[in-house]
Amino acid sequence: MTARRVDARRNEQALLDAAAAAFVASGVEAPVRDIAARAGVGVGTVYRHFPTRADLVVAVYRHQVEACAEADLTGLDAYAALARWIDLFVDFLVTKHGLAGAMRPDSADFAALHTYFLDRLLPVCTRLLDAAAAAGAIRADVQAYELMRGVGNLCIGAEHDPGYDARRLVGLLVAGLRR
Amino acid sequence: MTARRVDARRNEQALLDAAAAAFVASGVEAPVRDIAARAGVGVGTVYRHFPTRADLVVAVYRHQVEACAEADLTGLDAYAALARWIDLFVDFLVTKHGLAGAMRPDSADFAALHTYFLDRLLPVCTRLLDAAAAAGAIRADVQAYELMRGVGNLCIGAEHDPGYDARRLVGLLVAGLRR
DNA sequence: CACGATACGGAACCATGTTCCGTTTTGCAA
DNA sequence: TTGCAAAACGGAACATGGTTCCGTATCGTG
Repeated sequence: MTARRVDARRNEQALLDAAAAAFVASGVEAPVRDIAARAGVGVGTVYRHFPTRADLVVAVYRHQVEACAEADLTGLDAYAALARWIDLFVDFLVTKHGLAGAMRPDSADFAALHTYFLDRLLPVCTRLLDAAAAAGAIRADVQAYELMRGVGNLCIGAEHDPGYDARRLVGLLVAGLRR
Repeated sequence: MTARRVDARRNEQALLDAAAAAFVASGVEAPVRDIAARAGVGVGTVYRHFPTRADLVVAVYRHQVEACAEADLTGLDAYAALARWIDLFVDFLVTKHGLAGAMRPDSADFAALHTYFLDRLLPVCTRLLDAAAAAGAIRADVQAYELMRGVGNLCIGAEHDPGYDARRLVGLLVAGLRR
């Protein structure tokens, strides 16, 4: 169990940086080869550090997902907290080219992404949703999973389309939740 | 301008049938090679009849899209007509594996699909939406394009996922439209 | 029946994710 | 300092999927 070699650590960081840049430039669907080239490494190195493209995506956005999971919602009533949290989630998805699209579960590739997001954020959403339901602010028959999937789906293709405002539609959906 | 050869006509029909079967079996993402094999023709023949995979998809579902565009909504008030029409649209999308996913505009491949759906259905939706807005049943600041995109997105990945009910979420969205 | 137009089949091409393995680099230890 | 085994690397090669190309087969008219 020796420490990792310095070149390995260096390359992993270079890959994270390169991937982040590539995702901004070309969306999360940026080819692995492009990312490897940006980082100045071979594709084999990418796969040694991140077994799958999805794992790389997860690694790049992990801290932002954490931030979303740990958002400060103090001082808000149950409904406002839910609405605010969903806003944060939507902002996150909409600003990452194609992330929402990659998160849908029917794309076999990105299963890891889908899983990670759900593992990390579902408990948070469940708590907020239950609290709002308990407060009588919203109907009680909607599950957090369903809501998150719906919100995620609404964010698909929100960039590059002036005629489509994901935030507004999510607002409509959340409004539909009210009792 | 001679008539088309009989083999050409026969193959086109065989392709439509094969594609329909393949889409039911494996979703709209069924490989072109599979469809060609089912139809007993070579891939070249597929592309001669349908320049692109998306064109084949459009051809297969064209009559169902027509049916949706010409749905009988007589005897319903403005809001009910809108709700009913959206139900029909959702039913259509949800029953076709992956169709909703393929319809999203950020997938360069299926641009033709996206375009066709919009060309054919947007006018219908616009009329229903305007009528409902004029009747004061719903808010007046939502565009048909936005609504259709939202509904389409909500239908993505609705199959194979017992925990996700697209119809219900669309219902929530439409409820959020009410004034 | 001949022949030109039409249509066909499928090998070949390009792009992408992923795997494999011979080569290089690193770091511990003698 | 130097030797060497483990760790890591690079990129060719494989799998899959859309699409193109062109030599060949078929149709239908004269």
